[in-house]
Amino acid sequence: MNISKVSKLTGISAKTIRYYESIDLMPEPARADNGYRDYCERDVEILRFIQSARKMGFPLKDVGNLLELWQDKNRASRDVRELAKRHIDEVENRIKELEGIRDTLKNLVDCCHGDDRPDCPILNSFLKEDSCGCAETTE
Amino acid sequence: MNISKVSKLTGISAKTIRYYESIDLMPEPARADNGYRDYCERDVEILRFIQSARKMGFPLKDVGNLLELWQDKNRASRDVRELAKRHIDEVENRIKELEGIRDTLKNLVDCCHGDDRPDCPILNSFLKEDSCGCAETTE
DNA sequence: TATAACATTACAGTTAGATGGAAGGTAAAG
DNA sequence: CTTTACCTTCCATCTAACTGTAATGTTATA
Repeated sequence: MNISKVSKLTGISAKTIRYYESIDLMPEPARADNGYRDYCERDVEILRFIQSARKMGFPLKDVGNLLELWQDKNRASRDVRELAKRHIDEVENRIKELEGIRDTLKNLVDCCHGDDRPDCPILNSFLKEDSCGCAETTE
Repeated sequence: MNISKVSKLTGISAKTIRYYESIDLMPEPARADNGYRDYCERDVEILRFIQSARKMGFPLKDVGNLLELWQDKNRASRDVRELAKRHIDEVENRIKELEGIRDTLKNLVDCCHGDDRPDCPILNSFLKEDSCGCAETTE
């Protein structure tokens, strides 16, 4: 199976597949007589694994750890669970941050008259320490 | 006011303040006789503005637009409002993505026995299209 | 047989937002 | 007067995860 086939199967670009190999995330695949990379089912499986982990927001560094754990037959699932739990914590912290930003911005947008007048509460708020131009934050 | 003073006032590093100037986000400040940057209150205000916008998650490109709008006395607040609303949409999309990831990971962690046994539902799930190792997704 | 569509490597560039460090000038404290 | 702590510019480096490009070789199609 050459690289474009694998690329189509997984949706990962050939460039990126070679990149994963170059950073030792992917094992080196077999080579055909012409020197072309010759992937097997297992390789595709590994790429799908990487893809899933990436979709879950794991950075490549963590994906590497997960791959090692996956390929280590004696791995403790506890390790994977801990890695996942740490990642959940990070995701939740990020969600909270973004929710705070969203709420503040919504307040600001609600307070902004949104017409042709030059005075804008959103911009005014940026001059204040608390970054909110409204008299009260209602939520 | 020299750069370290401004840095202390705003919490933005001198390096970063110079960087903002280098990318034309900050106007060039006055210079003292010795060639040192000599900031005025207005400059500090601009830096605080940048800082607030950054804290709200606006990328520097957008911060530049907001600064222009702020300094344009004839600006329409509508423009700012639209910029903020677009940003809210982006933030909300990102929150939804992260919530999806969090929910899937939580399901996986709940299904993972988390002991020393090598079989791990989290890793197994990465081999599947839908990235969830549980029989049912309950939420 | 020409030509397009693949493959290879190696190296450079991208984005965003800074940060580090060298080489040198200035200022304030002891 | 020396040492330390500033300041300046300029250029390089960092993170993360790719992407682009050039030069070159191979394979499939018209």
